[in-house]
Amino acid sequence: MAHYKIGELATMTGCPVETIRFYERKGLVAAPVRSDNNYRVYGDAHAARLQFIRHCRSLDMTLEEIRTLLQFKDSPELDCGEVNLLLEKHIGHVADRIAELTALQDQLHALRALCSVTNAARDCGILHSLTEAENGAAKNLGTHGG
Amino acid sequence: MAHYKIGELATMTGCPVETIRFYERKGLVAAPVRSDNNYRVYGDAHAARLQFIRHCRSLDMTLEEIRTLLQFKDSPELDCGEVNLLLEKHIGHVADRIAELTALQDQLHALRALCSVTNAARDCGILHSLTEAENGAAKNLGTHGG
DNA sequence: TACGAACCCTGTACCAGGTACAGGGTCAAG
DNA sequence: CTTGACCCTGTACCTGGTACAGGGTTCGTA
Repeated sequence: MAHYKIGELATMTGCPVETIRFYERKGLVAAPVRSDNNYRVYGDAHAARLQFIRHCRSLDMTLEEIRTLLQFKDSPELDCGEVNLLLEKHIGHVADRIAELTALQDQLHALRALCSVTNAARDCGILHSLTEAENGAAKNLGTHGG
Repeated sequence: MAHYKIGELATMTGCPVETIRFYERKGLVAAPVRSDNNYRVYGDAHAARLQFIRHCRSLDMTLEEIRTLLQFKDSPELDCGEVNLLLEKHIGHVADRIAELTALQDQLHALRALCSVTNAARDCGILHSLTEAENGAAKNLGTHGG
């Protein structure tokens, strides 16, 4: 049976050693057995689980979301409906964030247009707009409450 | 001359009291004078500066970026070229993040398509894909190194 | 056998950008 | 004269790690 030290697991999965220990502290990865010298000893199951976590992270899921998914992996008889729900929610989060950032991008482009030449800071349209935000000069940049 | 207590400033600017004190600790807002009872006393200049910071934050700038912008506001004789540069960079960050999230969104949509019905978790296409990521089942979901 | 490099261990502090207390002091109204 | 709303400081907590310090162990090699 394959057994790896933490550094080997790190190389295999592309996940830093400290991060593996971090996941263990967080309870995402079970504490592995220890060898005589107190080194952590991992098997292929650990490698697979870590890959799973890293893949989920690469999809920007939170550790809480991943924890939920892992519960389903650990209980294959459960109904996976909640998995779909979780994914839906996560897709929603991402879509929301994209919408936010796109609106932001528009505002930043508008802001940039205000000072394309080099001035003294006192005359910089960008700084003025950021300063006068609520008073009219940059109303067209969007209202964010206030 | 107008003078406000921290709670009044918070109400005026929509910025929580704790956050105002936090900005003071971080050196973004100068420590205001204190009244006899040791309460912070703010004027309109503080309100304006705080608005500026909040507006920049609403544009997702980091406190470091904002610190730089504030230096230009504090030195109106400086050349504002760096302001433009900073804004360009920030626009770049936002564009990068949008691109990342959009790629992510594609992957999540592909993932969702794998399990639209309710199964036992053992048969869930989503969990399988997340598990087999590196081994072929979800190669089309994108490679992220490994 | 000894030495150094490379690995492993635990524990802790640090990063952004706040938030949330605990444990006090102050002030105005009823 | 008490109640409640506000203010103060200081510290811990959040996410998702990263980066040490200060040890122990193992491996290669001379």
